[in-house]
Amino acid sequence: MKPEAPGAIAAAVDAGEVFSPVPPGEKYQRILDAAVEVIAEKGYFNAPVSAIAARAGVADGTVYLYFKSKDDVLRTAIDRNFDRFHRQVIERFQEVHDPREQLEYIAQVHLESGSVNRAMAIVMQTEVRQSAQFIAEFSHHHLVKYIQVVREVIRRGQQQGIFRQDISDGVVAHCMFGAIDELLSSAVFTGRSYDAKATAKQVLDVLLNGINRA
Amino acid sequence: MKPEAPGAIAAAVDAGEVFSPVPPGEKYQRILDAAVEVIAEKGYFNAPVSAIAARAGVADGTVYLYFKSKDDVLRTAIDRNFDRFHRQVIERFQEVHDPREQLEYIAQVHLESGSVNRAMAIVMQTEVRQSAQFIAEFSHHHLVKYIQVVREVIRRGQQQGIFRQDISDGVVAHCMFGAIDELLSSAVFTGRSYDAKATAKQVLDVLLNGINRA
Amino acid sequence: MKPEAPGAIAAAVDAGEVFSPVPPGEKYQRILDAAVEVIAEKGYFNAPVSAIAARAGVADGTVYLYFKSKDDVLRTAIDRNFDRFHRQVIERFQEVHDPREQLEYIAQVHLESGSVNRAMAIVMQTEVRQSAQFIAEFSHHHLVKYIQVVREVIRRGQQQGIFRQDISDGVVAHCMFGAIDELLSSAVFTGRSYDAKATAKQVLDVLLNGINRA
Amino acid sequence: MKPEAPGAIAAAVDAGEVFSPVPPGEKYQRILDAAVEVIAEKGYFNAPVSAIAARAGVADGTVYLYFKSKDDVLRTAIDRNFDRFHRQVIERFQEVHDPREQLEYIAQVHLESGSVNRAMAIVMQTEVRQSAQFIAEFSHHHLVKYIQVVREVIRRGQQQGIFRQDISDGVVAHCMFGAIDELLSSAVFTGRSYDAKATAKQVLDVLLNGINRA
DNA sequence: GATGAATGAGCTTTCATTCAT
DNA sequence: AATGAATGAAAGCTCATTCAT
Repeated sequence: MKPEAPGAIAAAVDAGEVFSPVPPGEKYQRILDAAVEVIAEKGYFNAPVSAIAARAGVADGTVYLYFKSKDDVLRTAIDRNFDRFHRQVIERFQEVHDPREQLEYIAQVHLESGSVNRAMAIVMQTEVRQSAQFIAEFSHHHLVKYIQVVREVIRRGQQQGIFRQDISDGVVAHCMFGAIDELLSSAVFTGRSYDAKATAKQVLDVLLNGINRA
Repeated sequence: MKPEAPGAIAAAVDAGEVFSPVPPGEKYQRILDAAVEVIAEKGYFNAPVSAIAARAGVADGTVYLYFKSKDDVLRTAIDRNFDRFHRQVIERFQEVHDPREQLEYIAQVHLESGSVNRAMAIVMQTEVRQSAQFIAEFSHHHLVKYIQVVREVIRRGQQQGIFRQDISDGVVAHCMFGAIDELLSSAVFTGRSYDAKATAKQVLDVLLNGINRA
Repeated sequence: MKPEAPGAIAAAVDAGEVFSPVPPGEKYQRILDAAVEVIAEKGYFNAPVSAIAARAGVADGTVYLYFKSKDDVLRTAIDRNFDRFHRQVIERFQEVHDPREQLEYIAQVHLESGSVNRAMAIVMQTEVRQSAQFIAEFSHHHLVKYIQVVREVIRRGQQQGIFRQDISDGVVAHCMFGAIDELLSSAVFTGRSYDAKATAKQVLDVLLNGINRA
Repeated sequence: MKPEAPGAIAAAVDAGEVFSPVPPGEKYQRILDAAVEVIAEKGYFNAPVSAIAARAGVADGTVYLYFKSKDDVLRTAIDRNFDRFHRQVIERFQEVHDPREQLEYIAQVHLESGSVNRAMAIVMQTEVRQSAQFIAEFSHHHLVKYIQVVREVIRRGQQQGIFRQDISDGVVAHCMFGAIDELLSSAVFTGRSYDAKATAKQVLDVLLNGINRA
């Protein structure tokens, strides 16, 4: 958020992925998609580069023309997914300003990700949390960004007198992320389908009003 | 059996480890502990059995005297941890009957697990969610058990007229588990320490009353 | 395919290797040859893949580029040897029709195998009979084929009134195979060299006329 | 035959195994039997000492109280089997003097070994021929002894004018051993049962009279 | 004599990565 | 740009043998 001028964000939004510094290229994308699919099916460490290449319809060596390493493929896929999420949320915030509606939108987009691309959702659930070593550090960065957005919304709501002031915005933000992510996780792994919008409403109802009988 | 002094057995009895069907044994436990430590540090797939054995102070082959495979070591460690959690909760429920207090106790024990054994908490955060292949299936069983306990408490609260009846106990249960697990995760990975009891109170406050200004 | 000069292919055609369904390839053959040599020297279970690879002048992993497993290497070598034997016999039968001469030819080719490729002969003597588990089942198939060919010759001889009718073709076939194989075995292990043609004649003389003084 | 005085043989025969330099002992024999069974089932290299010990009902370490090594167990079992065979033949030769009957007796005892102890027969078929390295050298010694006995019978028959003089006693001896061993092998592996005496007669008929129509 | 827990060398196999073509 | 054959390090696991009890 900080390093980029608002104009730059707008431009990127308008242009889609065109100005991304990485070479898009047909095969580039095919490798990314294949990697997510294969890793979702077998897990990162059981997904040989050769299997990813085969799924993408390229030679093993070609993967290394587009990516530095196997790590790099997964990292890039996760990065792009987080970025898309983040961009989508920021975009919407330019139209919707009510903190409650903003939180609901975040919940909705988060929950929708399970049906938009199930393989990616599985990867996000399994591989992002994993291996404190090589993924965690960088994916932590994205998590933090998500949490920060939510915290800012909460704080704005508190300033506007909509939300209680006697609660920690950090705790609430983590609770909200965790609650939604767990619902998503449960749905993705059991293969259940659900209505993202309706589920988002339910979660927000609990978060906003609690479960105590009024 | 031989390596333990009778006193140790008595202590184990007191500690509630008695019904475990597996032979404790000095090395058995050392291998389990070492595995959790090494896997927490490097991740399951980057933790060679040789490293686990070295950490436990035994020969590589000795690991296979106590466990069928590398998988089996991790599985056992996770099983035992889940079981301890579950036992602890069930025990307390015999004294505490108020649904709100029960939920708070679950939250507290869940959050405490991060400080009781940080390595284990990391493993639970990283490896349990992972590799849909070989862990997920069995760890899913434990998750389900956790969720079930919470759902039952919610339902009881609804029957007693304490909780709102217009909400899904499943959604609430997943939200609660997710919220707490995310808080724990965040604290464990950033290395922050926190007061489990106080944090549990905060989470329950949000869950019960929501964040809307009354 | 690439490593072979066209001339080599033509030579292979002449040599009757053409119908083999497996990709010949330079390294493929080198690995097979190396495997037979090393296994002849040390026995299958004392011949590490690394030793075979080293003898073939390739990296350990390369063996698995051409063969599914260590088993597969040995199995393939034995298969090819049996097939060559069988093909050679069948071919000759199109010119030679006298049952006695046919048996003599089989004996001769069988005995020649010891001098053509001593390592292979040793492998056939030691490993084929061995390990009821993984070799026996498949090599039994080849043995049966050999025996069948001999039985058919015997039966034809009986029908033509050349051979006695009061003897079991099965017993005679096994006797003949066993007798020749034992002679070969003895020669191979003691390192004695012999004249295959002359020895074949002697064996057939005994088989046809017996050792009783007329 | 040569190194031992007749008296020594007679004494050994009379005394059974009592003066054998190895400690008989109950467990000693149980280990030998168990080894033969397990090795027959799984092959030498797939038969762990622990499995042999378990089958024998003793601890792993106990095997090493009676034998120097795993090799030694197998070697001893094979030795004893060969010796029993040899002793049985020599004994009978003191009553039966006709070369034809002697050969027939050898064939019969050889063929009977399949039904007397199938596991041992399998071991003799699979492991004796194997691994030029550690078994072959010593088992060669026994083979040679067998062949020598047969050769002497043949030569005696030639001297007595019963057998043809224009054939090599060595070739005939190997042929006879090989023929019988192959019949035995075939029967043992296919699990067929047969009449040893009748089969011995058939083999000798072929060997003595040949298969040519008179 | 008897045990069986412990050892650690050694095995087969996989796979990320390179590089000649 | 693209290939895919080749590499070799590294992993999980087995098991003959030892030795303290």
